[in-house]
Amino acid sequence: MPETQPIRLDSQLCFQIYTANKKFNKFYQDALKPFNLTYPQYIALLTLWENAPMSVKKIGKHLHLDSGTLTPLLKRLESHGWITRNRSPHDERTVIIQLTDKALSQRDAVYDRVNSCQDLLNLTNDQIEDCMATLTMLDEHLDSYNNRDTDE
Amino acid sequence: MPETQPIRLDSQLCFQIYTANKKFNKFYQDALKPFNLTYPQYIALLTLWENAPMSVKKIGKHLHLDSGTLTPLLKRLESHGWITRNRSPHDERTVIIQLTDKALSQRDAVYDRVNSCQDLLNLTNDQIEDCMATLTMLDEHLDSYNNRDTDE
DNA sequence: AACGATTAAATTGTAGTCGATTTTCTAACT
DNA sequence: AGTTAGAAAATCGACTACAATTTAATCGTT
Repeated sequence: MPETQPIRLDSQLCFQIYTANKKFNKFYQDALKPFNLTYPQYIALLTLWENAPMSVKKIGKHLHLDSGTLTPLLKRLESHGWITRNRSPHDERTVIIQLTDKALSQRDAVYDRVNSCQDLLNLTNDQIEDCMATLTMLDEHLDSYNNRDTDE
Repeated sequence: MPETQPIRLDSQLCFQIYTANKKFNKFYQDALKPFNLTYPQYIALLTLWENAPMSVKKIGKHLHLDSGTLTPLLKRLESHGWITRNRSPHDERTVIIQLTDKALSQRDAVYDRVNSCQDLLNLTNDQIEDCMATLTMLDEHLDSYNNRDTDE
């Protein structure tokens, strides 16, 4: 009879990532307190600073989020004056997100704040790159198991 | 004048972890579908299979979760017949969580299911251990920045 | 032009997560 | 004993996240 292997929580990669994710969340929540941004709001802005204007759909592809998450999140960013939301004149189904003057003018301040906080983490570039590499590999393994995310 | 570094989302470790966490969540959600368990519910059971009976406080220390998260989660586990919740006779403030017969009898089936799904991920032990090691280091760096989690 | 299929957002419902507060109980001290 | 300080859960509010459905617009085909 094969013995069922007990599963120790602390030895599980998933739990390590689950924990790291929560800690990163808190880290950014604190770092971004001056701007009153949550981590998901921050990464939405990051994408927009690179690619705006963008449709909700396109933001979702970058962040792997669906409209159920993005619609309320973007409404919050809009109500705080970071973005505008408007239906495309060419295709009334899509909503085009644009950055406001506030978002454009505060961009560098946010970048500076995040960069300086990251410095305090005292991670070497090598450490970060090692971690990124293994996680990229892990992501691919998970993708091939998960229902194949029809991302582009 | 120093140029502000633009921040590319895909090069951010936090985003990699944020993404991996969501994918792991889906992975376990699917794997545990036969048992109708979410990932957080599963890790709560993992801890209990190791240490039950436990107080809510103690579970929270293991999982880094507070009562605001655990109380409703444990109520769900209770309503699905996995656990019981009772005030300690010695100290009426603490709630003692015990495993039901169902939880004890299904333990090995859950272990087997998770183990066999993990095999499909095709990760070598070396890869997993490398990843764990870098994440452990990362966790420590985040802890020393974050408000020092008064864990035990 | 008209019907059916597809697509983009929005909506709804369930579950997690945390900060902050509240409630209840215990412990400690005068 | 009585007051206060502290601890453990529960509660409340705000924000994510996702599955599933709905709504509205567009596209394709006849």
